[in-house]
Amino acid sequence: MAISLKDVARQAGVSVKTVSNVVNGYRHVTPETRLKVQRVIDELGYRPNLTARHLRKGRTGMIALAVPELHNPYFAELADAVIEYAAGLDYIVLLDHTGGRRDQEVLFAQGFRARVIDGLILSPIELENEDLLARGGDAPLVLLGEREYDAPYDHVAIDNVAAARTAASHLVDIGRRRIAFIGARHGRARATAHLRLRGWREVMTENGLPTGEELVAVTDGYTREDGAQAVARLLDSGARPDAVFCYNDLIAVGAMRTLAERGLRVPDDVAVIGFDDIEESRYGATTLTTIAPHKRAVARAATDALLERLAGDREIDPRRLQPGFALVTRESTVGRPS
Amino acid sequence: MAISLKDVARQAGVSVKTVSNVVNGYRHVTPETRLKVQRVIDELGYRPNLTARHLRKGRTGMIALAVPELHNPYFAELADAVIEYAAGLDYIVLLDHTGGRRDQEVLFAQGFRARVIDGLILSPIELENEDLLARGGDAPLVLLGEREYDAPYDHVAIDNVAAARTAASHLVDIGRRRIAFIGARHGRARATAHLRLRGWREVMTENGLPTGEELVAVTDGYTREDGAQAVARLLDSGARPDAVFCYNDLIAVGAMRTLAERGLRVPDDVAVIGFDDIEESRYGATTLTTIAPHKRAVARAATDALLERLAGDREIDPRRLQPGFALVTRESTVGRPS
DNA sequence: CTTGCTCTTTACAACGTGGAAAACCTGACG
DNA sequence: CGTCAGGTTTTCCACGTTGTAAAGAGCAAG
Repeated sequence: MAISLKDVARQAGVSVKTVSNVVNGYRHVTPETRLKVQRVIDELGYRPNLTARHLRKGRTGMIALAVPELHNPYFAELADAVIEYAAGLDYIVLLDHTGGRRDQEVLFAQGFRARVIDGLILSPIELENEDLLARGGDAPLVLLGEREYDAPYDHVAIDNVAAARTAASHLVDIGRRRIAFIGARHGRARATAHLRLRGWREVMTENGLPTGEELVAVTDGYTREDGAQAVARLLDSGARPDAVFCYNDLIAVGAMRTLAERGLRVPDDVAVIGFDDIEESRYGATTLTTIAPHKRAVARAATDALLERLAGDREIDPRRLQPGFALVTRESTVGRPS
Repeated sequence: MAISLKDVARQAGVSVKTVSNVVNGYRHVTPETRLKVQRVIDELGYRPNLTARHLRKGRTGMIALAVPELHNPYFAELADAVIEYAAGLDYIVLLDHTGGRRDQEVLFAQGFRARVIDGLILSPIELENEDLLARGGDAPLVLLGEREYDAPYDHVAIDNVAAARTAASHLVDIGRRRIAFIGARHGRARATAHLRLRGWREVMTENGLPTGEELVAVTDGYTREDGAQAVARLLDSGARPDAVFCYNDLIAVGAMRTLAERGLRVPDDVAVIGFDDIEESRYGATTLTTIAPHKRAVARAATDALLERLAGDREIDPRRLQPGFALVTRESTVGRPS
């Protein structure tokens, strides 16, 4: 089978521990011994058994990241960033997806999906506060985006209300008055959708603009299809928005699709704004104005927070980390420069 | 620290092995003993240490999957499918990305990126045949899509020439004559881009249509931006295609973006076809006609092949697996039904 | 009351590694 | 020439688990 320290030791005529010392760069090894052992290592192609090392050390060097859906580009791009950043810190990232289902999120948070890991980063959708309080797992957990909780865990998310205010203000600034809101419904008052809705409502109210029910379309999920259907319902119900504020870019893409089918021009007839700044938003017949969370900063904050817990600071108070965001204006609100 | 078998054994007044037997559902345990032990397990919240189990068994129950880019939706969707399918077989998938860089691909194939795994699935871009022949790793490897190799590894990919022929034929069928090809350049004759180019050329020639250099635009990569630039170059050079055959959907999306900027209508002036059937292709102002590889079948074939090797059939001849594909016609070639 | 059988439980060893501490070597010094 | 200090190498053990083999318990048959 695989070559172990024992095989190298026998071949080199030294003890197992000496080989281990060479492998780990222990100082007190004579150059001759080191050379001799190293030669055998190369010759046999020895590679340390990480499983054994992990068992011995009690650490695996792996962290798990769970997002709702990998095929949501925002999460794919975010996962990319986490993997990249963690790799620089010699951590391997085990990527998982929960489908946004509560049972899967609980399983993940408990450490039942990926079990050979030192810590967890979870981007929850349906997870409840009580799930967190009842959490049995032993590995540190960091929460990402979406919901807000009272449980004692570090939480990384942009300031959703402020970001939504920025987006809504932009629409007002370009002269829109009847601004619809399209977003995922979650009963809980502290879901992200609700935070963004609040930002929208605040700005609308401050500007004396309508926020009636007829301007709000809820969706089941966060997909292009959800966005397409929501706008269709909105238009069918007789609402005549001159702008739509979308919960995220995917919904915005779907919304623009329906607008195109209905013969409405973007942004001339209806301006559209999204959230996430996924790559897709920079292409398409009409590029999409959006709120761009600094994904690298999110990835860094979450990973750093987790690794700090791992380093032993488990007792410090849970923190609330807010990476920055930026408004990126594109054609869907300001039109194409001619 | 964490609860181990030893703790449970002490508390329950039985041997460590008996607890192990209960945990593993060993048959010959009296109901009373089982109950007693199970109670202590629940009470203490014991959970098996998988690292130790892995060390003992020599298997980790994890496989690694490396794709070029996670934020390429095709790969994200494919990864989704692999994770899903493998989970059903009680395997955890460790997801990684290589950036399409040869050094990273080699590192991955050698098992140096993810090292606590039983097997590997790699979707290579730049990897060379010699890299595979010189491969030192011990874990079984399955190759996915893209390139073709002579090395003794299972390989899963659709029939790219046939698929490309299907796509090109479709363009011919709808009456297009000057069909451009936009695709990533790879010097090697057996790169996927070359296979698709061949399919295009065959169909063109068979129909007496031009295949001159002026109709072929090479790109550095596979992104929307690459597609956008390629079409710009094509148009600037004076070519007047009435259709473009794109290496993949991302390139097609970029291509359509440039066409829109130039005031060309799709499909009226220029028809567009892609490859991959990413979700994005079903939205956008103009939906995209594409070749849809059966992603679930790809995921299944690759995972099954790998697990068969793991099960011991390491000596059987390397196989060439070809999941199916389908032409999905949408607006970018046949227009919008009125 | 022994023998032999089955069912249940146990002791032991090992997977590959690294920490702790003991053992070994060499050379300097009294 | 013995002692000690220093670096170097080794021995021993434990991490938590499970396979192997063997011991123990119970019971029916002789």
